[in-house]
Amino acid sequence: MKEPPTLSPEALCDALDGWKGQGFTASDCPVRDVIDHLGDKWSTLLLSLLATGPKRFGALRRAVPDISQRMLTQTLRDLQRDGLIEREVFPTKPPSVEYSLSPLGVSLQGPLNALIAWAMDHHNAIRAARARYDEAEAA
Amino acid sequence: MKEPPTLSPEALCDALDGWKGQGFTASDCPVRDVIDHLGDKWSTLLLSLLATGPKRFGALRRAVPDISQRMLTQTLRDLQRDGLIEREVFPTKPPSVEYSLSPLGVSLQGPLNALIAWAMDHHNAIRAARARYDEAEAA
DNA sequence: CCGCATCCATCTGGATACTG
DNA sequence: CAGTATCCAGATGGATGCGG
Repeated sequence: MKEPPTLSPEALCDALDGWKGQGFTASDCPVRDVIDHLGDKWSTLLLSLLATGPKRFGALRRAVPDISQRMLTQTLRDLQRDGLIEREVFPTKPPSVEYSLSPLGVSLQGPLNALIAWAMDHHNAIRAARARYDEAEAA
Repeated sequence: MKEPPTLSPEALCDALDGWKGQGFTASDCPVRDVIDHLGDKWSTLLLSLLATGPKRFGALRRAVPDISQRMLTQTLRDLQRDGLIEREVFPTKPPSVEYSLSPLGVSLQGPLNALIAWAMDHHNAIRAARARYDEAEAA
């Protein structure tokens, strides 16, 4: 590779052209379709947790103390609907439910972890930039 | 590499431990801090557009027909505050303003494009999964 | 041309209480 | 234990009009 800091022009144009309204609306744009969900406040966190192995509902709840039951259920449902995680019910006496990454979900881990790694690497730079900006604005 | 579908356990645990409330709140968690912004409905799109070269305000507006002026300004401000883009004002007769990717913004392109590529690759699979889920639910 | 301010509709997400 | 239902506050985001 030379040094393409950007997506191949064609691919990007495809996405953007479509997105510009030629019958390829926002919800049909692959990029937005995925990124929007990742912005879901809990999705990436749950995905990362499940990447460490299958987990039961209660285990997830405990691992993420400040998620509400409502949001946990809802986010898991959305991830399941997108085929990123799988849900298995065990008919034990008090029924238990286990969630795990699907193959599709596993395949997302690569790109996702790249992003997470970037975030950790550059977090300080971002915070510094914000501090600079806010200070400049105060003046 | 063996086949680490997950972030290094240590790194993930760092992020999650901190996030679990030990003085490393949600807004201080590097992962959420970045991902949340990318979920901003327009951020990734603008970042991708600017990756193709500097653009003026009006050019961005035209390139993204269905963004409101308000959201365009606001998103650009947020990106600028995070140090991902730079803003330069040219004192021409009707003043013009040019936005461009900062070095930090350029460094984000790699991980971001990996994600975009994944989205395009697996978009069909996701849509299929949704269709399956919705159909199963209708029953 | 660029951006801000205001007003207003919608969506997101949390607290709580209740069911199988 | 896992999930649903209801209610409600706050954030998000669009439309419009004004200002430099």
